[in-house]
Amino acid sequence: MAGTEIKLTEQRRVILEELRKVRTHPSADAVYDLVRKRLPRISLGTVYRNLEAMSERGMIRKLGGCQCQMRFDADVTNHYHVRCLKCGRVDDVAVETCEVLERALRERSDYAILGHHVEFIGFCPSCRCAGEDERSDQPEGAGER
Amino acid sequence: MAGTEIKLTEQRRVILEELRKVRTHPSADAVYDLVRKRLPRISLGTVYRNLEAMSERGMIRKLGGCQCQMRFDADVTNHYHVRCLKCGRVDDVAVETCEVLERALRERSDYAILGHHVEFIGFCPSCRCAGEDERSDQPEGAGER
DNA sequence: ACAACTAATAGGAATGATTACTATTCGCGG
DNA sequence: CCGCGAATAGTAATCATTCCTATTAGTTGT
Repeated sequence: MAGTEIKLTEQRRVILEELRKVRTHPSADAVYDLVRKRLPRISLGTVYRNLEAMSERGMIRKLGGCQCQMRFDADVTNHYHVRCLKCGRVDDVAVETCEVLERALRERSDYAILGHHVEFIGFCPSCRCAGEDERSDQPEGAGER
Repeated sequence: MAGTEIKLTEQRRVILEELRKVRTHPSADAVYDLVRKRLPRISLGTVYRNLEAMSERGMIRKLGGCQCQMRFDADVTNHYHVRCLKCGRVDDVAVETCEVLERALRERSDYAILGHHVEFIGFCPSCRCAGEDERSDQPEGAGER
C-alpha cells in the first residue's frame, strides 16, 4: 500500500501544487483554505484523504509535533524543524541531519528503525520580542488549537 | 505561570505516583484508568488539567508525536524516544542527547531555542515479527488514534 | 455515442481527544 | 462554625479527523 500507484486527479494535483508553493507547513485545514480558492467545491474530507494518501507514498511529509494538529510539508528531503511554543509557527532548520544518531540506536535497540525526526522548540522572532523582559511569565503557550 | 507553586492535592499526588510507576508513556486516558483504581471518583477532566499543570511546571513531560494523542512521561531528564509505527508503543532510547545540534542551531536561527526532541520511528520487536516477509505491505500504519 | 465498472469525490454525520463550564466540595485562617 | 479561594466531578461543547453514502468522473469494450 505504501508504494502503490496513485492517479493524479485534479484535486490531488492542486493540493500538491498549493503545498509546494508555501513554506509554512500548513495544517490540513489551512491546505483546505488554499485549495478552495482554486476548487471552491472541494470537500475537507478529500483534502484529508489525499494528504494522507500522498504522505503514505512519500510524496509529501506529515509532521507530528506537540500539538494536536498535523502539519504537512511538500519537501520530503531529510530536514529538521523548529516550532514556536507561542504561536505554533513551524520553520525548517539549517542543520545537517544527524545520521550518527540512527546508527547508534540501531545497535542498541530491538526496534527496526526506519528514521527519525528532530524538532526544536523555542520562540520565533516575532514572539520572542513580544516578551523580552526576562523569561518568567511568557511560556503559557504549548497549547493552542 | 510556568514556575508557580502548585498544591499537591490527593488527586495530583496519585497521578504523579502512578505515572512514576510505569515505563509505558501512557496517554491521558491510560493515566485516567490507572488512577481510577485508587480514586474511583476522579474525573477525566481533572486528569487532563493536572497533567497539563504538572507538565507546565516541568514536573512531568508531555510527548507530542505523529499521532493525535498526547503521551506523558514522569522522567523529565533529557532523553529520546522511539515510537512503533504499527502499535503506537513508545520506549526510551539509549543514546546520549546531542547538545551539539542545539548549539549549531542557535548560531543559525533567529529563534530563541529552548530545547529539542528526537523521536525515532520504526517497528517494535513484536510488530516487526508480525510482518517479516519483505517490507511491502505492512506499513499501512502511521495513522492510528 | 453507450453500457458497465471502478476509483474518487462532495457533503454531512460520527468519532475520539481535549477543553470549557458550573455547581459542589475541600482545606484553611479566623 | 463561617467565609473564602482553589480544586474537583460531571457533563456539555469544541476541534481535528475519519467514516459513510449517494453521486460523479474516468476508462474500457462495443
